[in-house]
Amino acid sequence: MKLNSPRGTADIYGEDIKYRDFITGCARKLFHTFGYNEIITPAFEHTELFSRGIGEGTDIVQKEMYTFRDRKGRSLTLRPEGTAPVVRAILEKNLLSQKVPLKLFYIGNMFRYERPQKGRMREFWQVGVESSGPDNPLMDAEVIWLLNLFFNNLGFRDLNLLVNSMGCPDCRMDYVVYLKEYLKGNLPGLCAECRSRYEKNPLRIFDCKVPECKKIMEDAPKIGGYLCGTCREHFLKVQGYLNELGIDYRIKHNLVRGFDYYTRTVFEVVSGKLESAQNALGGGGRYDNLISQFGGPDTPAIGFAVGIDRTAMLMKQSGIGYKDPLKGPRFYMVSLDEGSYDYALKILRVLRETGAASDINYTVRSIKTELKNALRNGYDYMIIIGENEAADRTVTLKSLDTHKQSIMKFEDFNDEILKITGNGRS
RNA sequence: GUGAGAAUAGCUCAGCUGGCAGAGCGCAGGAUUGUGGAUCCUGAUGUCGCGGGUUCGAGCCCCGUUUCUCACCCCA
Repeated sequence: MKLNSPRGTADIYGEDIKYRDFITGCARKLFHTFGYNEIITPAFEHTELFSRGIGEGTDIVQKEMYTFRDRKGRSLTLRPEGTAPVVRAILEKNLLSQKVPLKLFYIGNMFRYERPQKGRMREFWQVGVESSGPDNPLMDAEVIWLLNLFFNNLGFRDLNLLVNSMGCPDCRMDYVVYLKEYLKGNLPGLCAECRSRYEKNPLRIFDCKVPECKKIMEDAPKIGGYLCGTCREHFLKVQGYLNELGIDYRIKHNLVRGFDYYTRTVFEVVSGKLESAQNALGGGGRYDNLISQFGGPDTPAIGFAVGIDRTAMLMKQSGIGYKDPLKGPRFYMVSLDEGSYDYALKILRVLRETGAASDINYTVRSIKTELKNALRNGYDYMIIIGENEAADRTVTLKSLDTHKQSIMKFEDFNDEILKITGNGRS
């Protein structure tokens, strides 16, 4: 039997873990300062939650869901996104009765059945926030601010923040009439795909990459010009607050996002540098009708999701490092002969019980080999224990950085380690 | 779901028109017995992704399949 992970999944280990811990650590810390609390929801839900929430006509629901039946015949689906599950939890646990606005964030794996390629896996990780309560444009600005600051804190400097308003269902309906009127005369110039979109969802034609379609869409009416009074005012206020916060953003009139539930403000963070076609690092928007659509109180809400995998990928590509909270001096305990292991173990005990990251050689080899080993594995100190040390109850501590080594009494070793690691009580 | 390319040692890869399975790096041991990444010597390691077919003979040709990579679609 050939063992390999299923298509589109990956094992994450080594340095990748450091990047991810850094990303999720930054998220937890920053989201906390904005007043968000973490929520963990199940990896799978009833299928209906997604088909109704995301929209029956969307690609995700049509062809990208991992749907299966359990032993009682219930249709379940591995979550393809985080918003619908959070909304479900909010309603099920009646969280809105405890606190409004309700600000939650999540970190979790998502699943979409797609052809894998760079920056797009079948299992991928997202961190996201959902804020339900007032439809105050201040909330829109705060959420966009949070997204922006998040990437800033990670160390990114040249990402593009795109913002748009899709309007409420009312003004969008009006707009689509004008858009279709414009497109009617240009139908023959559009690609086959877009001609079918014309009926189903003309807004999506803005996403088409065929040059002819792009050209036609350049002159198409923009939704910004057709927003109703309240939506226009809302969007203007959002922009005003963003300006007030000094946030560098661009209005992209053709920014249209793929889930049916989005209303009004939508936004996206993209990289012009990402060495892949998947350049969207994160995005989100307002969904004022989703909660009521699921039978909850009429509660507007807004949120975003960030792709952890893509973010880590771009960090590596851009040479952005991570901070490792576990970083500290590491010790390599080397016993030069079998007989010294008893004594070496006592020393290892001191190291580990004072909180010093340490390992021991499990195979007796030449000191030269061990030295090479220690250097290659990035240890900071080597502790050498042979017949001499075991007999004299001493410890030879060698700094691999300064090349200096010293011999001390076993009784003094504990204090010496505390001095090096700074782990002593203060 | 559509299209293109790839899969050979732990890693990166070579392998001619079909004729004994290879290199570099890494790994293990050593160069007069306990100390610096060098150098030299020696050594181990393969279901050539998997399954069929053609052939006297297949890593190489043909078919299927799985996985990976890239693009499309869509998205994070």
